Parts: sequence; C-alpha cells; structure tokens
Amino acid sequence: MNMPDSTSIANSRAGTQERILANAEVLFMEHGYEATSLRMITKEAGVNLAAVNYHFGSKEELFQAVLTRRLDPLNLERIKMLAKLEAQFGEKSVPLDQILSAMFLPALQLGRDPTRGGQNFLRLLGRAYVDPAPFIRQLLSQQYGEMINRFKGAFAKALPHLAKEELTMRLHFVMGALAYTLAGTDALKLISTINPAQPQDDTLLLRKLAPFLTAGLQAPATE
Amino acid sequence: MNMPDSTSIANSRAGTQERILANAEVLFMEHGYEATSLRMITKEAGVNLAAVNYHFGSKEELFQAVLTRRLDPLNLERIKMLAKLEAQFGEKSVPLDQILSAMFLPALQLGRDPTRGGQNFLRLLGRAYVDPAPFIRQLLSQQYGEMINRFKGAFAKALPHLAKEELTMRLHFVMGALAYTLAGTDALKLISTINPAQPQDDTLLLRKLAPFLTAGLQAPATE
DNA sequence: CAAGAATTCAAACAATCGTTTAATCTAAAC
DNA sequence: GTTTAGATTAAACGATTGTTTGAATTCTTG
Repeated sequence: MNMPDSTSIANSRAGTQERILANAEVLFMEHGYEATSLRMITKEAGVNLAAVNYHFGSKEELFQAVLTRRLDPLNLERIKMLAKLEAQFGEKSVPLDQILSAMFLPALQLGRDPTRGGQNFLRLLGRAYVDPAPFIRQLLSQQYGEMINRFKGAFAKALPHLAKEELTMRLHFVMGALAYTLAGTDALKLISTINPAQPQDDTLLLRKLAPFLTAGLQAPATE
Repeated sequence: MNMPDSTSIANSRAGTQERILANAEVLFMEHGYEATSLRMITKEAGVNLAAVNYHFGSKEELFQAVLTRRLDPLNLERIKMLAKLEAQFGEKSVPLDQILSAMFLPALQLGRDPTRGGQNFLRLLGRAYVDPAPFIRQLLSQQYGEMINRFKGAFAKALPHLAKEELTMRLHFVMGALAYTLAGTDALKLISTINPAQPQDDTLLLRKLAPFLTAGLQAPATE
C-alpha cells in the first residue's frame, strides 16, 4: 500500500540498499577497502549485518556497486560532452583546454552535488586508482576503458607533434595528478598547512589543475 | 666466533631483521598495508611469526621501519643535491628543471638499485602517498616535511610570478603525478596497452615526467 | 483474509587477524 | 663449564573478519 517513491521494484528493498550504498561510500573513502568491515557499514546504516550479502552478494560486489553507481553516469556524461565538442569542431581538432574541461567539468559538478556522492565519492575514486586489489584494478579498467580511449583520440588530434607513446605517458600523468587531487584533503596537509579555518573550496583545486595540465601537455616532445 | 658481517650488534639478529624487512617491502607493495598479514611476511621470510613483534614491536612499527630505511637516505640525498645547486647559483634562483632533477634523480637512482629496494620500494612509496591510515599519513608528513619545505622555497624563488597558494597547489599536482607514476605498472595498463613484451624501462617514465611538470609549473598564473 | 514471495533478523560458522606467553635454543661473558 | 642475556620456537590468546543459516517478519499478490 505504502509507496514512498515511484520505482517499480519493491521499495522496502530500495531503502536498505540505498542506506548501505551511502554509508559504504563514506566508510570506504575514510578507511579504504580492506580496513572497512561489513559490520562498520551495516551498523552505520542501521541495517542487519546479513543485508549486505543478501542484497549485493559479497563485500567485493558491494564495492563494485558503490563505484559503478556513480562512475557509469559520470563517464557517459564525459563522453557525451566530448562528442558534442567533436561535432562542433568537425574536421578540426578540439582545443586542448576544451577536451580537458570535458573530463573535469562533469567531475566538478558531481563533486558539488551531494545527492550524487559529492566530494566523498571523488575521494573514493582517487583512492581506487592506486588500490592494488586485483578486482578493483579490473573493475576500473573496464569502467574507464571506453572513456579513456575516446579521449585519447581527441588528445592525439590536438597534439599531433607527440609520438603515440609519449602521449600515452602524458595522459598517465594527467590521470595521476587528477587522481591525487581528488584523493585527499589529507594529502594537502603533507605539502603545507593550508589555512584550516577557511572552508575548503574543492572546485578551486580543480580549476587550478586544468591550466597546469594544459601547459604540461603542450610541452615540446622529448627526443 | 662466526662474524658474517662487520656490524657491531649481534649478527644473528641482523639476519632475521633484514629478511623480514626485505619480504615485508615486497608484500606491502603487492597487497597494501591492511591486506598484508604478518603470517604472509614471516612465512615468506622463513622466520617465526613472533619475530616481527620481537624485533619491531608491532605491524605498524614494521611498516614504519620498511619506509624510513629507504626514505631517510633518499630525502637527505635530495636536500644535499638542492643545497649544492643553491650554493652554485648564489643569489640567483636555481633553474626549474634543475630543482626538479634534484627531486627526481635520487629517486631514479634508487629505482635502479635493487640493493636499496629498487622499483619495489618506489611503488610502495607511491601507495603510501594515498593510504588513508592515520599512522601512515603522520609518518609521511614527518618524513617529508623538511624536504618539501626546502624545495618549496626553491620553487618559490624560481617562480616569483606565482602566489603562494597557487604554488602550493602546483607542488601538490607535481607530487600527485610523481606518486601515481611511481605507484604502478598496473595503472599504466588502465590507460592503454603498452607493449607487454618489451622490457619496461622504468626510468623512461620519470624522464618523460620532468618536462611535463616543468611546463606545468611554468604556466601563467590564473586570475 | 489467506498464500506466498521477499526481506529482515539473531545467531553461529569457520577462518584469519595481531599479539602474547613460556619454554627451548644459541652464543657470548666470566 | 657455568652463567646469563639474547634469539627463536610452537602454541595459544581474544578479537574480528566475511559469510551462511533458518526462523521470524514484512510486504505483495490473488
């Protein structure tokens, strides 16, 4: 009788599933995958311990669900944005800063939107980039594969002076700086003590990153 | 009677301690801190399980020992190299690429030297950069604090057009790209399939990174 | 309302974790 | 050779891990 939302599937299910996902996202971000126990998650979510295995199957599948829920739409958005730019510029190559903005802007918007995970998810993503767990590496490569290849083509067109191998490496550096930037407020404190009183402007960091990477990508090719 | 090496401390001790450190380095790198158990380490090292607690006190202290053993000399070398450059240029600022080389060259040499941990340790270090564990974050900040501040001064002198905050962020990006580059051969495969047959030239990656970062650091300041 | 599927629940599962204990062994000191 | 401190060992500690079970409960469907 009660129908809290308009989904066609059972809604009592959506309630606990959503609570698990939301709390797992935060806890995985704070402590990492291995150091986060299912008991921490279920306790924080206010659901029974067995609920994770019932709804998701295993801890690994839960992590996968946490990641793909946000990552799939994000990467689709990026690809759509790039496609629009490519259509707009036709035969000409899309300018470098606009390619980069197609990568960053969707992530920026997601970071500002708490209903889509916000900053929490971006940090979780940054962590996952360097997690050694094989199932995470495999998950990321299949989640990112298509998006990266599409962008790689656009970059190659915009940077014709670069050999294919060198371009690959530079994209690697771009991803690294991006991942590291997303990964942590903590890490910032390592370099210097940024005024902790002033509210952290997360978008500022990413807006400063784009010019840095643009210049790096445009650097002359090495011999 | 038997004296296998010239250390003044008991040498049977140095044997197991060294075996533990060496194997822990590899395993921590492969699986991360949390996912590596003391039983994996002691079994691989061929020593008793209790040996870790006896010689190092705890798992955390073992990890600390693994890190500082390589990191202390590395950062000292970097500082010494920078000091030499600063003495050479006197009042003038040290050129940007030479500052960067003072950061990278010692790491490069360490990566090529298996007796100092080689590529294994560099990857472990890259992982530690983004590990959420508080004791790792604290350990790194006290290990890196002095070195980073010294280099920050040199960078500020070489890039007078940058506001202090912007410079801090750019150094953050530099560390990110470096950490990510060090962290993984795996991560490379995420971006593109680099010919797996050809033996991976680890130094190539770092030599390509320097021009990229130099250009990024020299980018005009944002408004 | 009754039948049945879907979900939640407390409890226990076997396995593994880091750490500690006390006995055994080694090797140098007197 | 005896003593003594240091190192290694097997075994067990209590706690926690992810997962499973079967009964209790809730919800949807006829």
